[in-house]
Amino acid sequence: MRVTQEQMRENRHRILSEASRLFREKGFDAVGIAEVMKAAGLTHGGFYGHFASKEELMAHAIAQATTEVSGRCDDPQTLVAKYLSPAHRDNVADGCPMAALAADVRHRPPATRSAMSVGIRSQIDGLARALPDDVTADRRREAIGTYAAMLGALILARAVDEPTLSDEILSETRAWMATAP
Amino acid sequence: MRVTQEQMRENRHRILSEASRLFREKGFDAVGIAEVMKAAGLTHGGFYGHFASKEELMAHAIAQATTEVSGRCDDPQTLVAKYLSPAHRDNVADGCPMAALAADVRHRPPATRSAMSVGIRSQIDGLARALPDDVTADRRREAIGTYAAMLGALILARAVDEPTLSDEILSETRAWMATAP
DNA sequence: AGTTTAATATGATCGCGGTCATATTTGTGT
DNA sequence: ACACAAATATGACCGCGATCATATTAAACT
Repeated sequence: MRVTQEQMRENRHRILSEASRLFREKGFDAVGIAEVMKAAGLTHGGFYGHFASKEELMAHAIAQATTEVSGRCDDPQTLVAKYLSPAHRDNVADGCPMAALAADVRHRPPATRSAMSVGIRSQIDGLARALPDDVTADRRREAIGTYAAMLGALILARAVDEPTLSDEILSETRAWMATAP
Repeated sequence: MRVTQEQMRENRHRILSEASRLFREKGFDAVGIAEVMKAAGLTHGGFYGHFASKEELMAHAIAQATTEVSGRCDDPQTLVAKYLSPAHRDNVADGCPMAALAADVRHRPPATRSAMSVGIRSQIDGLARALPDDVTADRRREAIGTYAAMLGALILARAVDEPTLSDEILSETRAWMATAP
């Protein structure tokens, strides 16, 4: 059945939101169109009225997740603390889209990779802008190193089976980053 | 046709080797049993004579890749340089299995996750053992932080589309790690 | 109000990949 | 040598998921 233009925009937005969450949670391959549409309260058939393909959805979902996450601004200190917290580790669906999907985009078509690339660049730029200018001579270097360490630690903490080791990776990386810069 | 027991051991080993390379290169989902067996010079049917399931193959492939990579010993200095080199970034199939697959094991059954967990723990332990004891009070902390930063930077460098940014992530992370500890 | 058209629902198609049944060939032990 | 068993080859089955064709319903416009 037909719906309002307003309704359609809302539907599209809900599709993107749910896709963004599901992709982060389960990975691109494990999530089907039907699952995304059902999560958005629709049926699978209508999907192609909104997007040309699953691949297009992946690209847009990455972009949406990135802007969504970029909105949550903090000073670098607390940003690192939140990023490397058990809460963030355990909440993949609402967490950093790069930690959840960056390793995967290697296997995706150019549009998806490009969306991720844009997101990563903007995250680095944002972090560099947020850093105080007295920490080190090169704020961009500091931003890249900090971001890499955070992302790597989160991925490792999520990959590991043993809770003790997982917690240790988070806390020790946080401590290590506090001493170094 | 039947083959020598020796031949069978070789076949199993080749299946594992090719699986390990292919999984790293393309990811678990994108590689099928048939492709692995063909790469090993066999046909898909014989697979279940060697492994009970694809999942079992994934777990063993991770273990094999980990021991294989652990054999390449260097002092920490050159290890970091090699790890964060464009050569390593561009050679995923023979590179660090954690950088290639750690983010993926979140979606795999326990046996696969466990194999990855064991690998990560051994990598951290090995790195801690290799570190000189005068760098800092806590070698384990140093090892965890260093490993997280390396892994994160490599994943980001591989995810990014723009070669300039990718190179920058590698070199700046290397420089950042040299200043910090 | 009536006609048109757009958004979604229903159902079908098609290919792919994991798994298994059966056949075939050849090493292994007597 | 012979019988047996094991490793692999061939081919089929099965379910799943992306995509598309058609139907249906209600908004949009005159």
